[in-house]
Amino acid sequence: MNLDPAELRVLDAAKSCCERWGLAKVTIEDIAHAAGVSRATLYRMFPGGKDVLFEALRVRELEDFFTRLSAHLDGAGDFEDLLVRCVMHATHELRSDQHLSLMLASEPGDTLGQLTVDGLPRIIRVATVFLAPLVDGYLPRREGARLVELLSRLVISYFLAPSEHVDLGEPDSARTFIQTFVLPAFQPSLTRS
Amino acid sequence: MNLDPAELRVLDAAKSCCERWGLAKVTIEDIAHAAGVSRATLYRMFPGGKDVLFEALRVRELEDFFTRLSAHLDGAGDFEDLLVRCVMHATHELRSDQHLSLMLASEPGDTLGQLTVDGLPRIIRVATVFLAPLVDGYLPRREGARLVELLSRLVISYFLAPSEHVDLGEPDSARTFIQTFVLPAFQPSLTRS
DNA sequence: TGACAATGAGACAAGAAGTGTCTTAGCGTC
DNA sequence: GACGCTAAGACACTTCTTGTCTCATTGTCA
Repeated sequence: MNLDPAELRVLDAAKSCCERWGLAKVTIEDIAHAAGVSRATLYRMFPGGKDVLFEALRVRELEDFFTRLSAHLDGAGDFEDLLVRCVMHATHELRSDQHLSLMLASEPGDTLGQLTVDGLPRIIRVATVFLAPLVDGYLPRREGARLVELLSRLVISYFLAPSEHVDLGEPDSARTFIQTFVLPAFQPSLTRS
Repeated sequence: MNLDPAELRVLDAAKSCCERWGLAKVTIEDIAHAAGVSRATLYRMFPGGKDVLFEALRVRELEDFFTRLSAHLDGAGDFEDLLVRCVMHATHELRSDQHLSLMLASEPGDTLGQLTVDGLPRIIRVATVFLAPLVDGYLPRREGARLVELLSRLVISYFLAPSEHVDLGEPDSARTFIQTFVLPAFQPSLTRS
């Protein structure tokens, strides 16, 4: 996707500047300086400036997230196991994401928007692209998309506001949850167990 | 000195804003908001704005520093012991100062200026005010001032650029250093050991 | 060597943000 | 009810930031 190493440097710089000062305080100049490129070059790479740059950063972060997640799902045995691993590792990723927690602390409004209102459709879209192949063997394409969307919403919700009854980071709790609230809805559509 | 609790709140807010964003990124508005006062009140407390406020913050930090340092020097036995404790605890304070290390990382230029060029005379002045009483019993006032100045310069220099040969944070090293390079210069003026 | 693309440096205008001062209205205290 | 203190916000002013430009420099190919 992004082959240019200079572009990767700029995205890394944007990320670290963001962690250091928060989205609101970072300037294009800060990022250009941190990346060791001139402001002109940065505008050449990301025509449109700050918005486009941070949009690209969010896309990359999201794809990295699901790349790591997919890697964790490779050895899943059956459908249930796949879903349990999925929500567990997604939850763990979210909880251990340094960048995310910094952003949530310094710019709660914008960050929450990216996880719930504005950004959620894209999250679901990317999640579908990455996870659909994995559920393809078990569900028809359309049902798979519905499932991925449901899981995305649930994982994010339980991450943002932990529950007393459910901990999607715990194997037993995650399994019970999947068995109780998720599988029954998709049982009729299952093409194999 | 600063009796008004609101002023202390503002200084604390300025400090924490500074740690979070760095001196360059902080606005008066940030500080006022963090302190829970209006911008108008802040200007009333510190007429002159940002410069005066941060000047006041530096003065307070400096006085706190030497207040803590003085507390560590109370039980000193003799003159040599006093000086050894002094450089040791000053070195420890500097090394463990979270705020200082953040400032050194984010604004090396300004921070170094405050420790060396612009700020050093004040540091020496405050150091003299706080430490002169402690060396008064051993040296004439004028010699005491010379000593405090010398020690201030040395502690800061060894803090900023650690030496291979001397570690003023280590008891033995500090003692040897004091015995070798400091005491001889003031031996002739000693009014008692 | 001479085109070529990519870059850094910096000028520039437009807009946004921050600053410092001021007025006004609200609050509790005496 | 006068007093002092404050939050809120209007204000003109300055500084910073942005996005676009041009131009000189660099390294790469032919």
